[in-house]
Amino acid sequence: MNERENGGGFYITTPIYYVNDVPHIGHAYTTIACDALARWHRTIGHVTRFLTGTDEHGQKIEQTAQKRGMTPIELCDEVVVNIQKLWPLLEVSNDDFIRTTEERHTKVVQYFFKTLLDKGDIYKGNYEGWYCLPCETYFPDAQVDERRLCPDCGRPLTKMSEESYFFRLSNYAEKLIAHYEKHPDAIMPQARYNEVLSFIRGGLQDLSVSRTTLKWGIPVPGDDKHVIYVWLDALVNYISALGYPQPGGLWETHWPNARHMVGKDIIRFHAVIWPAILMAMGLNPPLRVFAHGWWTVEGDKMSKSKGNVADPFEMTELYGADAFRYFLLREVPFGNDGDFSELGMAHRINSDLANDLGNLLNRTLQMIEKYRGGRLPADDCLTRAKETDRSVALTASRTIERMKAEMDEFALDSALKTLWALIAAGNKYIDETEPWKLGSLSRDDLREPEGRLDVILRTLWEILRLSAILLHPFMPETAGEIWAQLGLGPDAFSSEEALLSRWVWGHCPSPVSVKKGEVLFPRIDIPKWKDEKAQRDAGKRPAAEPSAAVPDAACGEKFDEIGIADFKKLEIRVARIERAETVEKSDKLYKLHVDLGTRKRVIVSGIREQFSAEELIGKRVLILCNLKPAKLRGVTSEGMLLAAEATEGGKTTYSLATVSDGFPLGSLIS
RNA sequence: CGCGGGGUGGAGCAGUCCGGUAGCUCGUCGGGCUCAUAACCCGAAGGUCACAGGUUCGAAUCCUGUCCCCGCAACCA
Repeated sequence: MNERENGGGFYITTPIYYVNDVPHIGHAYTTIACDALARWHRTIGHVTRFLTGTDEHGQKIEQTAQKRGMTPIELCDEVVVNIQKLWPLLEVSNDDFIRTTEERHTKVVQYFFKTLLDKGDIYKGNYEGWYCLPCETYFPDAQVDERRLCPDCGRPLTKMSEESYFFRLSNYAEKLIAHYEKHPDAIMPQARYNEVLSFIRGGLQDLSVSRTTLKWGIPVPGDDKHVIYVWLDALVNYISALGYPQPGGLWETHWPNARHMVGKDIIRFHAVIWPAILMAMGLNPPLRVFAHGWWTVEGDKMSKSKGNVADPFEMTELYGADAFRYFLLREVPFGNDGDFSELGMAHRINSDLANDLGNLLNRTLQMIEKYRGGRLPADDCLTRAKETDRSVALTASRTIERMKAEMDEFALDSALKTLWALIAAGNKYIDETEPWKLGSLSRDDLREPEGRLDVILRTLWEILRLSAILLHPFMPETAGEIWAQLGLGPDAFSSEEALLSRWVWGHCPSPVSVKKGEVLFPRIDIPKWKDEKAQRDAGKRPAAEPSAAVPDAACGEKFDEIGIADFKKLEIRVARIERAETVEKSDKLYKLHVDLGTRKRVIVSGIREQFSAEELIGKRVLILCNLKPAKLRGVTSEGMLLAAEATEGGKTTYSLATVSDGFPLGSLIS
């Protein structure tokens, strides 16, 4: 434990999600992980606060809003719901939800800015870079080669300089290094710590924190030409949501306990820039920044264009929030990358949730009902516990201690493994003690010495009661259901407060009657499941095509309607491929020599993975001729080869746009 | 020679830093049990630890080289 930790308080944050994104498995993962941690700390009696929210400024929002004919804030108000409605479905117990467009945030960002400006940690300077006018984008020196062409469009760049405010990040390198050397657990996992430290040791440059090209953002106080750039805006949410800098605000008690959960892509912002800003403000850096890994989906990298983004809404509907939460947190060592596969989830539901956990509850309650009329044996029977019974009780208390240690390390997967070892011990205990043999005897039969069956049933019930408490942070609904079936009031779970810290083996208000209910997790019939999944997938594909504009609109990729005049601008002609050469040092490029009848041209095309040279030669294909020439891997391409592109099961295939053999070369498409 | 990760029983992984009986989960097979969701418990089979050299009494682990896979970057006019 860290000495800066303040009385066991626990403040955890997710990143604020970009409001324009459609929520995917990655958002769900980060948030569920934080939720499990928050619930855990409430359960062990810590003063806990859990924050999530949305990042709502920036160019993308501005552009999308413009396209859709709305103001940026109207767009934000509309799409923030996509994210906000997911959290209740996933049983996320955040205490607050902050939007960077809220006044309680914007005024704090301005306060930060002004304070740092007054202190001299922010100064006005010039931001230099290579600018592409048509693309309206800056490129740093590193991305521009000696030809000085735009990496995006290939047109010439101009050196431009824009007035900008800068944060003196360079002043904080030494302080950051000193801080991290003193607190090696402030960045986790270890590999990220090393990465960040070597990055800082490489030297830090001052950071541009304002833009004049952007309108949709928080204005720089006293200089309306400038808008505060993303990082100084977004990062501040973690403390603006706590009412900083109002005296007596939540920040006074919670800020010293701040932990940030982030994806590995934004570790630098959280472990370098943010702590430096905080230091400049005279505030302490976060206690810990934890970078978790990425998910692939069915073995493929997730991407919108591949259409393989696992949809948390769909997963929750199909399998329930708890099973989805369990799979995400259990499947992969927390901090590592992992693969999300629906079949893998189905297997885990069967083996861990149905066979181990659900079945333990079911068989235990069945025996209490059958042999004791549903009445829980009173706790005094445990005084007659024998070695086997005590040994299980010992396993239980060790489970608590181990899980505490693992949760301190954010090792969520290990904590679940540890809990499942207790569940396995429960199943084994039944087989070893063979309570059904005792159950077939009458209550006062001499062959049932000293109410042996009572001890066993009560011990099992205790294992399950403890398991419910320990499971609750991960699977809140299931834990509540177990609690209820054990005959305990559902109310005990509505307040998580200190449930574990008050827990005592064998201590419970008697008498209790168990209420065996529905099976927690019915087994999934895998062969049947496969059929159903195939049908689901088949159902998705045709539906996806006509409505493609709907999700696309959300990604800002909706096609604009054009007039026939615009189409007439395209010079698409029939050409025959004469030769296909590979382009050096490229994986995908062909240099194609094509014959347009009256003239010949060279076209570069990235289709080498799909077509062999033999397949291409002689084909009559469609070429967009009046496309501005561009250099690819040093070869000038004078047009574009047209082909249909489809992505299915993560694989992209192409079909050339061809015309029938012998059709006149050079013919115009209209 | 762009950067990085990895190749361990059928599958997915741990172990590699700090050499010393190769471990876990799932699957398979056999047995037990019948309180239970064909669940649970026990046991077994199955690995030249990518390959080749080297260091060592001893190498999955250290060194050298080779092959293969996967990310990223580059690139899809």
